[in-house]
Amino acid sequence: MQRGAIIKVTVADLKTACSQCNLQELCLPFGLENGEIEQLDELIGSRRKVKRHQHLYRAGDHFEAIYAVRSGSFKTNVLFEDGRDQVTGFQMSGEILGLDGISTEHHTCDAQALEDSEVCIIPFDKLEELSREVESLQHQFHKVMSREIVRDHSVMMLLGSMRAEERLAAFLINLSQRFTARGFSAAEFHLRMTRDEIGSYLGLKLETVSRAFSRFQDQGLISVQQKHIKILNIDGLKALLNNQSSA
Amino acid sequence: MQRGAIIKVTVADLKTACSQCNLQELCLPFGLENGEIEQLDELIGSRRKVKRHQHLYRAGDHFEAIYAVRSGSFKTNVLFEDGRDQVTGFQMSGEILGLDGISTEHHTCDAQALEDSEVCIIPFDKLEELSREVESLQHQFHKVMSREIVRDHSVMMLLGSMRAEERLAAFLINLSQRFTARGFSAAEFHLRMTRDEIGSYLGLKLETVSRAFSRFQDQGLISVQQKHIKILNIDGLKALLNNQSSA
DNA sequence: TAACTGAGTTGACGTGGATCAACGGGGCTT
DNA sequence: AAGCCCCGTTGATCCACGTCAACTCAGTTA
Repeated sequence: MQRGAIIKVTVADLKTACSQCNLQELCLPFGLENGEIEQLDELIGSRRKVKRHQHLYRAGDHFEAIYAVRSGSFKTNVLFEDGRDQVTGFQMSGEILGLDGISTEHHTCDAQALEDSEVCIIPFDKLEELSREVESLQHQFHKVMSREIVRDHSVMMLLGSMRAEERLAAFLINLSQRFTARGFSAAEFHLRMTRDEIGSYLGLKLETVSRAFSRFQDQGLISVQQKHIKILNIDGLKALLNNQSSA
Repeated sequence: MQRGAIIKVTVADLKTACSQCNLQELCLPFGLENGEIEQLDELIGSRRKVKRHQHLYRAGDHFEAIYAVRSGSFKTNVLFEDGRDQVTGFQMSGEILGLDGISTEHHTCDAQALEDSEVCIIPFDKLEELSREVESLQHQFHKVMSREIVRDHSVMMLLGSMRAEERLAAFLINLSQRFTARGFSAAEFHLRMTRDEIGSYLGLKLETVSRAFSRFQDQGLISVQQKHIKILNIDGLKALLNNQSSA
């Protein structure tokens, strides 16, 4: 026992464990007490590296685990019979992937790495087991799922009611906020996704995305150089959201 | 104790209880065993009637419970600062409302009855408590949340990648399937929502919805008379979904 | 029964974003 | 260092859907 414990706790393990992870407050352990987080350490058996453009899972794969992004970033997209697809989200560190698979025990979308990335594997049966014991974990998990639903609703609003430039402005503001929460600059960042992927997410064609970027640049709101974005006037971007042209 | 139990079980209560409800297999009790369903009976304290156009809850309301639609139907919509809004879903009997409120402990959308309706009130703290004890309830609740996420993704696909007639066809097919699951006709039904509400949900203007209905009627796919819909050629509608005009 | 009201339909016209096409530039690979 | 390929930008044109407006119809009220 004792010996096993010693062997188990290597330097690599320490870095893996939730209790040692600097993403705690963005991720599943949020709100848990120290002892509880250590229980979580035990259920997160392993990590997995996913190279750029590789899939973490695909639609149809059997569902066994959810994943927490440890480093890098992902996109998820749903596929349609005739070949069309739709990006449903971009996930960055601390965010949870795979919740779509719970309902049918099969994943319903593809998850693909936008850059070399790493995820923590959270076996779902063990998560359910532990969350029956640890009330705060149960509650936090429910909040994570609910947050995903709320996020989806705001994407529906975006796709159903906003014009192209509003959508892009909302997208940039959202990215900026998420980078800030991770300790990166709110004003300057590197897009991990292509114009085509942004377009798919926002329900626009890539040319429209490109034109909107250029327009924002002309207006002095941002500066764009390929994937490098600098936000020059965040209030100007936010103002775009509240002024609909109609009515 | 015994006396209390007798008082509690009135005829009205029996009708309220999950164990006596004919929506079991569409609702939260799905997959539970008899004894477990009786435990669920105890946590569902009461029902609530909601008249047509009344709100079950509004954005900003404190979150305390989720709701199962017992009869009637609802719409949910998110509001935007400038007055725009977006219908995010239509819920019918057996479906669960209010999951959006878990994440922030406040509801993030309005839920409004489309007709005189009734819901079962499921206090959320009690649900979490019981689902720590009853594994199958825990699992079924997670499936319900996951199903909502999957549903939202398919709405994103619809809003982001489909043309107007595809959207409406998908909407009609979806309604038809849900009516079928409830024992109603798959081919003939009454819309509870206005053209404007359908349009908001599908990201279209009401005139576009109306024109698409008329077009479908001209093509012999359906017959429309105000809110009364008869599906004449379901395969024709389905075919509309797979043939995108481009490529 | 008449007038009113809100929902739905239809036509004429305008426009935002899609489509088609050409070109440029950065980062691989060899 | 050269060449290639993918990605992004920009212009010209098109069209699906939005906008505006007139009218009809069903249900409701006086």
